Amino acid sequence: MHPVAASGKDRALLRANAYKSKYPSFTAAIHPTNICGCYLALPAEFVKEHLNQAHDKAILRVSDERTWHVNLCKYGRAFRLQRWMRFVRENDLKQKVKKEDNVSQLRRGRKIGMARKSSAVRRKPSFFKALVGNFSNQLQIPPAFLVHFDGGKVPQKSHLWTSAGSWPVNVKKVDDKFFFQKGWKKFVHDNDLKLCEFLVFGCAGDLGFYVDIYGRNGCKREFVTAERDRPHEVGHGNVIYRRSPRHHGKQNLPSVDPIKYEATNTESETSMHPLATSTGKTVLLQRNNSFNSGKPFFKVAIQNSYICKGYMYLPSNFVKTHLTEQRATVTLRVSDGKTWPVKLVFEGVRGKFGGGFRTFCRDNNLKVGDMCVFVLINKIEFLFEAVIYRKTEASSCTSSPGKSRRRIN
DNA sequence: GTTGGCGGTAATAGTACCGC
DNA sequence: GCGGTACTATTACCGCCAAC
Repeated sequence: MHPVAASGKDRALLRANAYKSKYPSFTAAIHPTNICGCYLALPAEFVKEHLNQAHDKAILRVSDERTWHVNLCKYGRAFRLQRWMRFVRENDLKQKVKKEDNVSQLRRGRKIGMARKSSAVRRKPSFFKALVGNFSNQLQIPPAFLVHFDGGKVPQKSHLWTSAGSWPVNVKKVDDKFFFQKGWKKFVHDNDLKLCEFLVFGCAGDLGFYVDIYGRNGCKREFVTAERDRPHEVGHGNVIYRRSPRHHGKQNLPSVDPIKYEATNTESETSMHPLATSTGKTVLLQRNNSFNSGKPFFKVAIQNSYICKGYMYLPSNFVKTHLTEQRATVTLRVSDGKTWPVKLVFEGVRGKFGGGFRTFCRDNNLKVGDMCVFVLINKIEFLFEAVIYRKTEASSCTSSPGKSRRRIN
């Protein structure tokens, strides 16, 4: 996608229309609404012809290979590309729009610039590789897979895609065998690939390969990019908070260091936790004010502002000690297993539950005065077990919360 | 120093309207 | 009737300030 620096709309349109791609494409003249309204209307014709309506996510890629995750939504009869303000800002579309219309080329995704996530396995053809031996320097492409390259011609430069981003990689021929070489090492490093893990490579045409990573525990790894506009991507199982490699140095994001991946069995770990199964026990523990789960926790009395404003401050000691990672999404889980993704927002040294907390309060019918215990079950996944004590139910078994400083840590 | 409250702003989601 | 644009309500985020 190339921002066009022509002197007027017509010239820009002319140049955009002259753009030839072997992939489906459309031309969009950026309108102020696209900036003010924060979305881009997609031509219905293009949507009808090329976009499966099941698609709700897309990736925009520009010529220097930076990528942006956006949403595809349908409103009434119109289709929109949403959550694209980061793309607008970082490609400086706003200023140019004010002076003269811009034209961007949007190229359709599944095969090129936009790619649905989490569907690598469905893409054919594909192959798998188990990480054994000396895999960290290079990885061989199965010879039988080479027939899937156009005319048997293997591209020398390719890309490896995960839901966390993409990595350029060179394909080198050695003794009639083809290997991922230059760039592979970085892919291994950035994704913290370990011996005996398992990769599924799905062919994505000229884009390269979509890669699904399966840990030693047999579960697929999910990635969570710690960005402001990706609120609903915390999964369960193997989750890594990671910034896309394409974001390095490009985006004005808070520093987020990759968390080392550990193949833990989350389910067994959490299911053994007393809070997960024994509400009565926790009530008793709380009554004695000697709550000791063996895992970090804090207690809080729900206040009006938590429900109205949709955020809740966390005890600073808890944040300092246990939440060293900045700006992440946490998962709040209640005893029946239901979960809510909630933004963990940092304001200087303190942190608070932000986006999604209102929903959590609403769904759990939290009222002012209700007590909640948040137990940090899994530091890797930022998974909290939330145990709720209703004000009405708990009056006999919990001490009445004071007006101030109601957290007991 | 910590915490909660509040106001301002940006972004998102949804609907209404207009022109072809 | 359809597609695109304009408008609006809601939500999320940020930062300041006062109370404790």
